[in-house]
Amino acid sequence: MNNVSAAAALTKRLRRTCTIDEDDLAALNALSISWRRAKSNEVIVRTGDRPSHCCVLIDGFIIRAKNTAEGQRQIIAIHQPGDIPDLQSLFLHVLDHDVIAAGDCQIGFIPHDQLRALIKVRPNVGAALWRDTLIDAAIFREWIVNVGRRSGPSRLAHLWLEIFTRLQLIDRTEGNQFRLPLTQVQIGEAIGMSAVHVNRILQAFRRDGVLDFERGTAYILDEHRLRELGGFDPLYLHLSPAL
Amino acid sequence: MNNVSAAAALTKRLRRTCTIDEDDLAALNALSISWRRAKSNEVIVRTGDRPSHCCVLIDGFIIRAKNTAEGQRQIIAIHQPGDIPDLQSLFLHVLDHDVIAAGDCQIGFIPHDQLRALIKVRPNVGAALWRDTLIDAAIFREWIVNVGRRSGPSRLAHLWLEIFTRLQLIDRTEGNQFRLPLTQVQIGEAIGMSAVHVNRILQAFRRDGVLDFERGTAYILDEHRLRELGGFDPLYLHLSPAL
DNA sequence: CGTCGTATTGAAGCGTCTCAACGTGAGTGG
DNA sequence: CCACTCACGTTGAGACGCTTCAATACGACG
Repeated sequence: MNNVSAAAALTKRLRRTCTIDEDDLAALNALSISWRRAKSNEVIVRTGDRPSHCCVLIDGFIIRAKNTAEGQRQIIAIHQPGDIPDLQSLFLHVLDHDVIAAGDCQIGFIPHDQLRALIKVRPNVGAALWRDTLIDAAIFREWIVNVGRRSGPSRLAHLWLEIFTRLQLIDRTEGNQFRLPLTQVQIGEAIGMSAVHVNRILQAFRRDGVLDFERGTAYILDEHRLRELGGFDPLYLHLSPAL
Repeated sequence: MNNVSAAAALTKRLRRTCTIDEDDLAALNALSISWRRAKSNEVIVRTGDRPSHCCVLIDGFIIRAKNTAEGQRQIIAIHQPGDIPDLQSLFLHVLDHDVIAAGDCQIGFIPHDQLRALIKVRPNVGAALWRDTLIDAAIFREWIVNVGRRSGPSRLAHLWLEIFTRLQLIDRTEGNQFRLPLTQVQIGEAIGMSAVHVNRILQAFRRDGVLDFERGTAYILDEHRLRELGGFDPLYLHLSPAL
């Protein structure tokens, strides 16, 4: 894993949303992207920070979380390889949430000024990045619906399908299972429920052969049933750039 | 209210986030923005639509909402004059939620191609618009926390302060009160609660002199207490573009 | 003056939380 | 290699916040 791979992760991601020509590619490869490993639960960027870099997730998972005044934590996003969790910091200079490694991961860092220069010279790369932040926002919207209106089981079903669908895009699923290095506490923080109740929901799903989760591996056992339960419609993921 | 006012609303909004020079201003005034009135509860753009325009809210309120498979509605945003609720449609071509008039309002429509041309010629306007969509996303994140982790009273307190704070920016508050043309049902849909419970929370707040709400007018009675209750920290609104 | 959307009230039920105890497995140091 | 620790998962019991249903009151409007 080196500079080339970090740029490659970024390039691969951009290819999903826009047409990259040779000039774009040259500009992307000219970026000096440093990278490092992060250990599980390491806080990569913190609320209040003013980062001078954006981070590209090369491998592993990153979560974003906010804390209430009472100290409760809500996970607001679960990121996968190729994502740029703090791309917003390019224009919103103070971070309003934490960016945390979920499981060990590898992260590339692109200096803001280089990214800004890239956007200036290659406007279609800028448009692709803008689009990326808009999809981010679309997922936030769906999460509001998830925690605001769905029952516990529905929330979990929906989360499972969202992550599964997004992981399939980048070829990180194995059949009906995928790695998800979270604890039941963290799953609860993502769907706005207590860990105890997450546990009971998981057991019910396990018993009924709908989904499973064990030591960082998630299983889709009955995809059709899950879709019903979660009311999952992938429209909000805006998977096809053409549409 | 005419074309000039619609462009003026947009210009005013942009001035809050970036420095507009004469060339920008000329380009903005050259936009041909049509406008119309919309009646309360009118659906302006619908899930699945592929709009060819973005709408600028000139006067009144607009809400955005999503429906679950079971037919429950969750309001995901409450927009104020100057906002561009469907700016995302510039890059995400299919709308994943409804855009609805909350109370009568006036809306300007900017054709996508004109907006795209503007962004191309005036990159700093593009950056300001991008920033706008990022603040939108920041508010979504806070709403996830609101419905995911806070109690009913906290949610309402937080919502009140968010709207109040944003309305103050555009001078649409009168002392400690502001217009909010929603029903208790809609407030419930915004904070993820039943209308019945919203009613009971409102009564408790009314009795305790914390906040009030009556026929489309909201009152902040004890701002300090509200801040405590809602755990409100305006950081996420990114009010100062410099920061 | 009737109608309809909205607000209010009461009562019953249940989904979820909290607290507290216990089990389990991986990692660590003696 | 065992004992200890610690994080995580599991279980039970009780409490409560919120929902649902249903009835009633109110107020704007044609």
